[in-house]
Amino acid sequence: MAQRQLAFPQPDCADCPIRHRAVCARCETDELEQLESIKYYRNFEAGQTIVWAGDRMDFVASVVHGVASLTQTMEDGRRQMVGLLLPSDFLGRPTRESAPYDVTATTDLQLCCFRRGPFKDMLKTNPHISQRLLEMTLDELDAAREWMLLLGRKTAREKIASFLTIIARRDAMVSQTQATGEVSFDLPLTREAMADYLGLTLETVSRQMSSLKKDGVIKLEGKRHIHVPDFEVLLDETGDDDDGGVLE
Amino acid sequence: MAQRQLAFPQPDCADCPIRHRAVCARCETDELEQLESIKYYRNFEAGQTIVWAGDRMDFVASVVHGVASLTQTMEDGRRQMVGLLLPSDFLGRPTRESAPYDVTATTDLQLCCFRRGPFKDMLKTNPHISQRLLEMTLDELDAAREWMLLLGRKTAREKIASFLTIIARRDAMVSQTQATGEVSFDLPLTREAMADYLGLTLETVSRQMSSLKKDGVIKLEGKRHIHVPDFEVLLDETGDDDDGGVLE
DNA sequence: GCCCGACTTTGACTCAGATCAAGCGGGTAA
DNA sequence: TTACCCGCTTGATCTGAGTCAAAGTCGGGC
Repeated sequence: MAQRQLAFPQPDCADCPIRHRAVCARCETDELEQLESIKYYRNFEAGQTIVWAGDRMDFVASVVHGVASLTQTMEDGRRQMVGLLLPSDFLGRPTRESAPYDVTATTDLQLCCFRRGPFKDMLKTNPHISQRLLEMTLDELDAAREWMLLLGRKTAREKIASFLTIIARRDAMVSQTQATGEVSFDLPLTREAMADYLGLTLETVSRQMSSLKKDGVIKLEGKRHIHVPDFEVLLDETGDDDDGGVLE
Repeated sequence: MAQRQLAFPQPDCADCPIRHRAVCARCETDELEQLESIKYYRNFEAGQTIVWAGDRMDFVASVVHGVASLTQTMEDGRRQMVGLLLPSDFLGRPTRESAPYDVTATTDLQLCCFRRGPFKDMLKTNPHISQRLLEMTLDELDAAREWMLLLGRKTAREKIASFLTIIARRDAMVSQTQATGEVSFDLPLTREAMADYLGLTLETVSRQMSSLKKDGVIKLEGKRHIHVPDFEVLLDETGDDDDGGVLE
């Protein structure tokens, strides 16, 4: 793969795009300065592996731009994605020496890294960081449990529809809108990575995408750009409660 | 169901069986006294529902005795267990008003409950509690990710074998031993609850149990008591790395 | 402008686990 | 003692998703 120059600038915390959602969201100016002294940026190209399961990992990080995934692999090659990290998500465990999963950049990616030791020390003394990290970890646990329902009980079609709504919603969140009515977005994953996410084969992913297209639930523009004429129709295909469990 | 009297005593923190593993594990004597003032015990019989998804939940709790489960249900009745709480595990989210899952006692159960508001306040001021809670939440996230691999990629036989090793290991941990060689333990779940845990039907659970029995991997004594002549043989059936991912 | 390789789609066939349907065993209520 | 219920087992059949195989598409490099 040719070495491209990645275009991500290295922002100051003050104008960082994830300033108000990342692990540092609740930090005051002086706390940011402290963080700034142990932080550094790393860029990765789509497809690059960031760490292999079992490798030493002496940093933790926030995703600034792009998408990273956590994947488990069995001895015979079966793979299951167990984490999908979008901008502002946190990577790594302050008290752990080595990575338990493969971490891969699924798109071009920028991480804001903190050296693990100093970060761990800050956690002890800085409640703004430790409380925020707890909150984010609990959110991730909730997401993992939704994901378990998907893996254990949903049909292939429901899995695909659910995945599309997840991406659409996270996309909407970034642009400060609500996913309703007409929606379009880019898929950050190949069909194979979608299969790893959903516990399917890539052929089944492809077939179900075609089926949703045939039924007019989605339109494909290229392989990666999705247009949804009516988001509510897509929601009906997920098998979830109509409202996404928010009200009622 | 006849109202039985549950036999759990109400321990002082000082001689609580989960004193050194629960959310309060790192508290000092004076901090325990503070916790003691907002804590109360509740007992449940096997099968009782503790809260329904969507219900207001104004306490958080530690499991002292017994087993509780978190379950998600789809509109058409498909069910997936998303949490299995054994002694010392933590239940509830300090900042959340209502339960997102059904919580059920799968065996007779004792909870050590804390009123949510006061507990949340203690979290803010007491780093021993908040750090311990973070650590426990991260452990639970790891467990959820193992579970995702199981749900997404393992065969029915591997799922059963994996479940048995999980129970055997947690049992061994309580009795301060290692699960190796000859092992026996009780299943805390019905076949139906196992099916909900594993993303299978109860018929498939039953068939695979029979199959493992026929192959000499396990012996059944009654429906609930499992005897494993050689734990390593059971491990080979899980599809995981031989060593459980601990060393090597 | 064409070629190459990575990614994707589609088809034919198979099979693991679901579904539908009996029947068993042991605890308990009458 | 009998009847019943609940949790469980087993059998027969069906089907959704996996597997194996082939062909299509698109974007970047030369």
